[in-house]
Amino acid sequence: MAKDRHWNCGDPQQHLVWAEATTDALRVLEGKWKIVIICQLFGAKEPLRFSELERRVEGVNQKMLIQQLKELEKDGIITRTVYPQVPPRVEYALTDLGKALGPAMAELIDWTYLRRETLDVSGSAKQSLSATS
Amino acid sequence: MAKDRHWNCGDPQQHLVWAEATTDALRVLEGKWKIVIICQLFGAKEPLRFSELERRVEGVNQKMLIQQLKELEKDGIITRTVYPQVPPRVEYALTDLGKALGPAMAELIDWTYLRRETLDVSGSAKQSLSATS
DNA sequence: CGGCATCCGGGATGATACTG
DNA sequence: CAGTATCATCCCGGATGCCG
Repeated sequence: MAKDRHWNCGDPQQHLVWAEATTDALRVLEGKWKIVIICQLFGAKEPLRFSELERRVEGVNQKMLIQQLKELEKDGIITRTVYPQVPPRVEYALTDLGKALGPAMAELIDWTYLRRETLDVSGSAKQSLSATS
Repeated sequence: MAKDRHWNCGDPQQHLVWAEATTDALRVLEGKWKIVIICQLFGAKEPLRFSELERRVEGVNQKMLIQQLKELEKDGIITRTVYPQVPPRVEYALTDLGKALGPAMAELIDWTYLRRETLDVSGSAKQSLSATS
């Protein structure tokens, strides 16, 4: 994989080059809720309605959700589909470019679990993760 | 790997559970420059001085860099080492928890390359990546 | 009723000058 | 070199209203 082509080359100049490229591309994910939104869409494995997203992205408000969704759509990460009916129904789904973020999101989620395990050695919060049913 | 344990379980309730955990942990990475900073520290494979970071994290200003570094330090992602000498020398390095973000950062960087390839089919910007020397 | 826009206050961010 | 201080600006969040 290309995974190890970046920082395994000794050329420090190369680092600065992809640094710029990375900074530029990461700007697409800039915004308080975007990564969480993408994680949710990826986890759902199917398009989500606006109201679903609003419920799953904990703590977000309508305005911010709309704004971040718009930017994600503009940047080609998600698609927005309107079904002309009453009550209105709008679904959001990942594009191919968005789906390509899957491995990164998976690794991020793995890290969040590792972090949990690191933090509570007492295992207090970890139990709420296994006790789902 | 644990990579596929998250969204491959059909239980939608489980999704909401790790959603909350993820949201919580991702809050540590919240902040306009943190992911870029971590990417830089990871790419450098060695501690970086403040001025180095300032140069590599393109577009950041001193105040923001200091602030985000402080928060990253408080959250156990990086360490801050002061060498008592003149001129002052402060180095920032990833902790174990910070290094554990490596795979995720690598995937993110891979994605930034994929995104580039997707965007400029004409290959205009891609050339600046190979022409480093 | 669900999705979206507008107005306004507060906190995060940015630009610049200054200090040890 | 590595920060701090100050002030301007922008993003975020809540409330409210519109529209199918």
